[in-house]
Parts: sequence; C-alpha cells; structure tokens
Amino acid sequence: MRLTYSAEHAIITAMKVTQKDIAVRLNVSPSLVSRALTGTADVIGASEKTVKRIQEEAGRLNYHPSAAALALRGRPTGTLGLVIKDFDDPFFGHMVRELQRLAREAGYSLIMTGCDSKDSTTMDLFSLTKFGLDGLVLCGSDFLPDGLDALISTGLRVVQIGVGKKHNGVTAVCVDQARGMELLLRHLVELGHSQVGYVGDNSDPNRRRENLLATTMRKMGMTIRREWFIRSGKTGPDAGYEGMMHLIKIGHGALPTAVVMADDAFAITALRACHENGVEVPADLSIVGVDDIPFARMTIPALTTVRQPTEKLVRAAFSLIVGNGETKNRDCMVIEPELVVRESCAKPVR
Amino acid sequence: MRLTYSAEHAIITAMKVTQKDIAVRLNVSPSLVSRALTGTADVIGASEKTVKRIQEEAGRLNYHPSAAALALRGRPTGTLGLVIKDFDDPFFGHMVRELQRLAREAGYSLIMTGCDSKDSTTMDLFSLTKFGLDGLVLCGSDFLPDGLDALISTGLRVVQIGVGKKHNGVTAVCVDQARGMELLLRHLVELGHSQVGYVGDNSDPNRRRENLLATTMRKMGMTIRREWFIRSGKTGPDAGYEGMMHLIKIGHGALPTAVVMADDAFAITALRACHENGVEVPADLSIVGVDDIPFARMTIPALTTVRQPTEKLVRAAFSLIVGNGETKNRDCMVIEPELVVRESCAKPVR
DNA sequence: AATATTTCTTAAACCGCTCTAGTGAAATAA
DNA sequence: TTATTTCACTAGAGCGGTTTAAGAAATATT
Repeated sequence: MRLTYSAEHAIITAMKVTQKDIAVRLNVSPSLVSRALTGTADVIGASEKTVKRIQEEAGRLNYHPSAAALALRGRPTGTLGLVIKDFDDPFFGHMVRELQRLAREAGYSLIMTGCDSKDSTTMDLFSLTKFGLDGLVLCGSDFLPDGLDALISTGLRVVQIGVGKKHNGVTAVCVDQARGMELLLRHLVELGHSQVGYVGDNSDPNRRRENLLATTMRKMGMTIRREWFIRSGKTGPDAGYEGMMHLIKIGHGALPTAVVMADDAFAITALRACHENGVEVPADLSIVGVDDIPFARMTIPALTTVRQPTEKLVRAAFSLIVGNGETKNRDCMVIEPELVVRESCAKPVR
Repeated sequence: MRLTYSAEHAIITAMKVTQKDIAVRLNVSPSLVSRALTGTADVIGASEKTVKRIQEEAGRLNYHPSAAALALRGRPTGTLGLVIKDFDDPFFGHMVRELQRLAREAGYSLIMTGCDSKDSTTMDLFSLTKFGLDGLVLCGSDFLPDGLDALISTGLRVVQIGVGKKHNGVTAVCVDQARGMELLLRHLVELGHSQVGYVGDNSDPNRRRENLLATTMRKMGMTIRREWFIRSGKTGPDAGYEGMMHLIKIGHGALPTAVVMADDAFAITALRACHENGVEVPADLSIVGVDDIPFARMTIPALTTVRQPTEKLVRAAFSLIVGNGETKNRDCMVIEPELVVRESCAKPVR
C-alpha cells in the first residue's frame, strides 16, 4: 500500500494492480499471467479459456504493465534518445520535430534533453542513458570527449549530427560545409561581390565555418579583410545583432558588399541591425545565412541561405541508429547542402 | 560483455555499469555500495575511506544508477519530464531552455518528448512516464483527457503550463489571457484604433484566444466584424502568412486598422504577407503578437506583443512540481502578462 | 497396461537497487 | 574477566515483471 501525503489530507492511493494481483484473484501462478498477457496465443502453451479469463480479469482491474520492470528486465525499451545543444535555436527545433516523426513511424518513442553549457554535458548525456536506450542521437556538436567515450564504451549506438570533423570514432552525419561555402561564394561572385565579410561567434562550429569561409575565399582568389571577420562576444539571439552593429561601426565608409552570417538566426538579427543603421539589404549590403530555418523565407527581405537539409540529416542519422546491415557502421555520412536564393543578396552597387 | 539480442528491434542494448560491478571490483557487498552512494555520510555506518573508495570507483567506471531499478523500487529518480506540443515554435524552445536550467540547478535532470498530433499524445505521455519520473510538466495544451487521468491516478505530480481553463483537476500554471487581451486592446484604443481583426488557426488555445478577444472587445464597446476574424486552414509557420493573405484579399478596401495575431510566429509571417502586398506596418495596419519570443524584437518593424513571461511560468510550474509546503497543491497559478510596446502598432491613419 | 507424448501450469532465478535485520570484531563499560 | 555498546560490513528479501526448466495431468502410442 503506497501512501501519498497531501497538504490537507492523507490520501490513500490504491495500490497499482500487478500481475500478482491477477494471479491471486484467479488462483493461478504469476508466470502464467505474464505469458497470457504478453505472449502470442500460439506460443503461449496455455489453455485458451485460461488466457481469456486472465485477460478479462486484467481488463477489469485496469492492469497496466510496469515499464520500469520491463526495462529492468533488459528488454529493448523501444526508446531513442536525443541530445540537443540549444533549444532556442529554431534550426534544432525543426530537427527535433523531424526525428520525432521518424521515430514514431518506426514505433520508437523519443526522449531528449538539452545541454546548455559545456560542463553540464556529460551529466546530460547520462541523464538519458540511465533509462535504457536503444540508441542515441547527438545534435549540436561540442560534447565532451570523455563523456562520449564513456558512452560509446557501453556499447550504445551513438550518432552525431552536424559535426564537421569526425570525433574519435563516433558515427556521424554531417553537412559538407566546405561545399556550402563554395556554393555561397560562387553565387556572390556571380552577382559581382568581391568584398565579403563574416559574422559569427566563439562557438566551435561557427569558428569552423569562419575558417572554412576564409580558406574557400582564398582558394577562389578573393582577398580577405581581417577586420570584416567578426566574432561577436555575445551568444544566443543577440550575437548576430551585436556582430553586425560592430561591423557597421568599425567598417564605417568601408563596409564589405556582402556578409556571411554564421546561421539564419544570426542573419535575422543582423537584418535588424542593418535596418536600425539605415543600411539597406540587399541594396547596400547583401546578407546570406546558413541553415534555412522556417523563418528564413519570412524575413524582409527573405533570406538567401545555405540550407542544411534537415530531413536528409535526420533520416540518415536515424538509419544509422536503427538500421540493419547496409547502413550500419559507417563512420561518417556526408549530406550535400543546397543554396536557397531569395532576396537578401543582390548585385552590389559599389 | 553482455550482449542482448532482440528480434523485434534488432538492437544490441548497451552494457551498463551496475553497483554490483563496483562491489565485485572493490570486494565489498552490493548493499554497502548502495548505501555509500546514496545515504548521507553520518547515517551510513560505513568507514569514510570505504565510502570514498566506492564513490571514486563509481566515478571511474562512470556509474549511473538505473532509473528503471529506482523506479521499480519506488525511489525518486531525480528526473523531471516535459512534454512539449511543438518544437518548431520558438516560444516553446525558450520554455524548454528555462526549465532545463531550473531543473539542473535543483539537481534534477530533465527529459522531454514532443507530441505533434492529437492521437499520438497518450503514447508520448506514456513514453516519458514509464521509467518513473518525479514530476511531469505538460506544455502546450490539448492533451487527451483519458491519458491525463490515467497519469494522475498513478500519483505522479503533473503540472500543465499555459492552458487557460483548468482541466479536470490538473494543477496548472497559466497566463491571464483575458488580462492580456485587455492590455492589448486598451493600448490599441488609446492609439485610436476601433477596427480590430484577428488571425489565428483552429487549434484549441488559438480559438480560445479568439473568443477572449471578441468578448473583451464587446466588453469595451467595440464592434466586431466577423469577416475580420480569420482562422487559417494551415498550421505551423505558414498559418499566419496564409491568414493575413486571406484577410488582405477579402478585406480589399476595407481592412481593419489593427490585427491581433494568435502569437508571434503568426505575426512574423503576417508581416511578410503585408510586405508582399504593399501593406505598410504600422502605417497602413498595426499588428500585435502574443508571446514575445526572442525574435519578436528583431523583426522589422519590431513587434508589439503581449509577453507571456516565460521565466515566471516555468518557475511557477517548477515550484509546483518539486515544491514543498506552501506552493504545493494549488489548483491554478495565474501569471500576469505584460504588454511590450515596440514598433508594429501606431496611430491609425484612417 | 505401460510408456511416450503433448498440454497446461508452476517454481524459481534474474534484472539493479534499497533496506531491514543481522554478523562478527573491536572498543568501551561493568 | 565478562557484558555491553559501537562500528563496519553482509545477507537476503522484495519491487514487477520475464523466462527457463521442471512438474502434473491429459492424451496418444505401442
């Protein structure tokens, strides 16, 4: 008898009905009840009428199996885990949704957790795994190596989405960022741009993007102006705004003609910074984002961006996790980005 | 190495470190390990150095208690659950983040799941619950009544965030929507508006908001034009856009001077629809949103909106879940919304 | 009639962990 | 010296299921 105490009155919650309750009531053994309720009829080895009797009694008593017991018993839990870096970023939100859909379709349920700061990461990883997962998807990079290693050493299937470099043998799905930068720069050059800047922050993936942009520019023979490569000190939604403000302030009179923003959230807030300073996009300045979040086509002007194909990423990750045979055990699957041309980039006037 | 093969899912479940592993490795009894890892030092009845030895070994082996076993044993699992309606909505994303922060600070870990469509809801609730949670936060309304009842009857502490009406006895935290509408309308009236429209969709909370707006308008003596109350057929990011397009098309020549959007996501996309049709905001039309998502102050024009104070909502929900004494067992906590005046509302020209 | 086979049912171990009730041994008290 | 207390630890049951090996009863085979 489980007693639950509530502020005013002591309330006695009815004990949860167990298989044993059914067994006692029908005067049969617990194991028979178990098999009658779970096994398929022909495999059971129990008389039809007994099975029916048990099932009826289970229904009558409103019996529901304890998942804790099931999990403890080591049966696959039909549960996939997802760790997301930042729920405030719409890009991840979209990802979550896609993965959830896929999981549901395949009969899995999906549980997830976030991990804001670096140091909390390991704990967050394990906060999921202690529930007994069938697989784990990591989304948003920079997880602590030791946490990861520990996880993988348990034999859990882990797939990482969106990291550029392979991380000590973790199976990964990533977008070919170099190719994205190439697509983007080619487009800008075609429009006539040669003065290109970048606004990002200090996070791992954004610094990586910065480097990639620079190397690709160099490869294409474009000159790089160090002062046009901004790393905003802020993080989160304000980072893009701050970065662009900074660029406009220091670049007074000598702005680049186009700026690559670390991602669409950066770009959206940069649009605002431009607006506040009378910088017209795309007339005075072209802006390009990365991700193609749902809002990207709703901004004014609509955002030209390098789409990270969410569905493909998620589908790939999923197949790596639950896949059998062919899709299994690949080190890294690379997804091609796509350039989405909208309004925020145009021919430079200068 | 323990490898379990399952026919159903064809997944090899991970080997987990158990207390027994630690016990064997240190040549002590499992019960001692248990007590060393859970009990308070002075209650334990174990030598300090042994306790330390055990704790160190636990850390070294990356031990994490099995939530299933804890749940089965009737112990708190240190885990809170969160069910989110739509991860694509930035408002919820923000909420997740806040709750996660709070949970972490209090030593809980947070796991969550989404629930897109109505029929999947019960399963989703269950997918979280089955491992034994210490509390569950429901966020985003319209959960199936029977699913909820079943949940609550297990004795689990459940708090619902953001529902207007109390739902069969579920503890709830909600924003005073009527007050929000009042704030908003008062502001519009002060600016000189009398022709007010609404764009929402068919979802429960948005229909409620629609009704609330109408009754508040009536209460304030404003006339309601049925054709200015739009329910977009779409859902998701496009709904606001579609709805506004529709309003502009049918209202040709007789637009309201202000439109209340169901939420900020709706408003942002409506801004785009206006832009595409040469409707200037706020010159030709004032637009007001609800929520105050991070992007709301970044749009052009910046969004005037009724803020749902995320931190307060989350903090309230959290205190109801883990709270002791005073904050416990309240049926419904009501949070006051705040009007955030930005650029998207102005005096009407007409 | 005796044995073999099939059919129905049960006892018991196990999953990881908690917790009560011990068990020795050393330390203190009588 | 013996009785008592403290201390550090162990044994074992139980949470709610599943599962394997084995026992009893009914039916089939020789």
